[in-house]
Amino acid sequence: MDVENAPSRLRALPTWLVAQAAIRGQRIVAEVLTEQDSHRSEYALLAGLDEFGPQSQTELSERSGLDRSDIVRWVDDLVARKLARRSQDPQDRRRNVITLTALGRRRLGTLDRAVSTAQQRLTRGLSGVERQQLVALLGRLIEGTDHAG
Amino acid sequence: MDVENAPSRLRALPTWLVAQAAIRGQRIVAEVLTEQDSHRSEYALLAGLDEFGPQSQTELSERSGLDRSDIVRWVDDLVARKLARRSQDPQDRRRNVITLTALGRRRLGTLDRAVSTAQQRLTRGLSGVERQQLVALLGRLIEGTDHAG
DNA sequence: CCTAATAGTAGGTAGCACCAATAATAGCTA
DNA sequence: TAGCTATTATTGGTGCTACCTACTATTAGG
Repeated sequence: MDVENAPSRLRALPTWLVAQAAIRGQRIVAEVLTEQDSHRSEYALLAGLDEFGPQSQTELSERSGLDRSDIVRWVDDLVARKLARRSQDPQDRRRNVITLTALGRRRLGTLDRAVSTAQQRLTRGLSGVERQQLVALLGRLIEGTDHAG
Repeated sequence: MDVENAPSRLRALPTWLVAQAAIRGQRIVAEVLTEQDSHRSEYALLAGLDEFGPQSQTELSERSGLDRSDIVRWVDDLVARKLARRSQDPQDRRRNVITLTALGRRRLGTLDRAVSTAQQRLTRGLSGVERQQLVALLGRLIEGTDHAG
């Protein structure tokens, strides 16, 4: 679809623009990560584990924006690939503590580069400054809708 | 999810931000349009018909960003609600010409107001100027990824 | 006239966000 | 300490959306 042909009503809507941008972003990210035999949910989990250290699946969920029930299945995958370990918390035996492995950390580096090229492709119509502006604006927009939608 | 808790890697990614913003936007729009017993695809089609006049389903598809096969079903719905008419083009009997009815035009006005409140809710963390900036930046971003994603 | 392209349509598929129910465990409080 | 409530992980879903394929009818072009 060519945006120029879209009804001006839609082109003026933040909700529509952001939806269209998301479609393109998801497609591009899926492309580059599939080449690495990976997935954006895995990248999000690895990033969370790297930044915040070993943590429970619920914490992982709150930080990644993924549902708890989906986290279970993605962690299954990470463990199967030996990118993370899952062990029971002895202090609270309900909790699993997920820990990034050395392999997982190396993997994250590889995915960082892939994800970075995806950002370039999505934002190639923008200058560096504009891209920063966009990131700032979207960050504030999301914060403003965190609670009570 | 609280964005502040998200890994900084993700918070810096246009693709991630735009995906999160889209989730919130879709949710808000769905809410206000469901109250009107409508749907964003219907709004998009009505908007396209209003701005560009009677046209084929393929044209409608190119302008709304919806798939041809989905258009069929949404037009079915519009026709059932008497918001649009579907008639065969006598010049090219393969084509259907979709025409907005008076009822459809009135309906569009109602939905305009609902959709507008949704925009306010999504962007309430931004000033008016910032919202304009965001719209401009997203418009350019989408244009830049129209072809060859 | 034959072939290729196009419009509409039917019937899917895969991925994603999200939900409900359950079992195990922890913590609170009467 | 017994009983109630909350929390964690997990299973098995659901509905929505974007997208795809195959088919028919029709048109346009060589």
